[in-house]
Amino acid sequence: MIEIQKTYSISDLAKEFDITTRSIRFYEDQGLIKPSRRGQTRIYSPQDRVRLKLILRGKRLGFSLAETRRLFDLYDADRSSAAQLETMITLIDEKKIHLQQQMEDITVVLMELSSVETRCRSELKDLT
Amino acid sequence: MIEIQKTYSISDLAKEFDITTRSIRFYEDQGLIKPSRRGQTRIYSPQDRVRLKLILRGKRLGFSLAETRRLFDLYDADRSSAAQLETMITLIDEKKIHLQQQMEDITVVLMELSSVETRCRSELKDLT
DNA sequence: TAAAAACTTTACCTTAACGTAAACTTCACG
DNA sequence: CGTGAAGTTTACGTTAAGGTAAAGTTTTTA
Repeated sequence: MIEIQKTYSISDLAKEFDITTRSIRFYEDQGLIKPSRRGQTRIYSPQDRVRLKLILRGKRLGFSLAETRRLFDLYDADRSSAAQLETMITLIDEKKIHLQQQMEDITVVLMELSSVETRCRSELKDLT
Repeated sequence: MIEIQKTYSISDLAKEFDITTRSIRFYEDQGLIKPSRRGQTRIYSPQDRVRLKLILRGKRLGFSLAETRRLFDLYDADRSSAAQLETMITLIDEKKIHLQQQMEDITVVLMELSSVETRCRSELKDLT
């Protein structure tokens, strides 16, 4: 059985994720994606596409590209030495703490926004 | 009964929140805080302090200063016209949707990190 | 096969959010 | 009373994350 790997052009991905090709090339520049080439032309694999998705998710969470790269490197890392593994666990814990803080912040802000919204709606009703 | 309002110097706040005085002055420049003055010297009220706290929370959530300012303006806004109130509700809803998306992202990433961490710990155990 | 469409590199430009330095004023205190 | 700490303004520098433009190649497609 022959496996056929779907591929994407740079503008396929740009369209799909609604970003510019410039951004995609920039992410490559920063070492976040490494598409293969046919001649000079970049060819993106499904794996590359997943990476891109992860980059964008990271951005939504306020990660810098450098941080996201850090996480990718962690993920790809050499998992043979105990030292490496321990560094990795430490970094993961740091990230987790940060994200939990963010969750709390979001919860609070969401409640506050809802409360302001409720007041707005009631004032709006009183205005009629 | 006489109310005594506690005040803070710029470096009080800088120390408390572990930021530079430069940042605090910059936030003022961008219209996010408006401390009073004694001569040239800035005097911060408890309300100013709260604002600063909110700015920093916004930053943790990935808000730009401009966005945070937007939210402050919303909050302080003239609440007399129906149009104003409707704009406000719309903006609040947008923010809420954005934050909910962020919550989902965080939940997913936290689970993924935990899973990687578990694998790390088990590999670490096998190494001994 | 000619022209349009998509791709490439190189290089300079832009914005946000401060950092840093200079030059000056104003207090607190030993 | 001078001196050091903390405050001020002004202004230029820096970094991240792209935008934009030029100039060239390759690939489609009418």
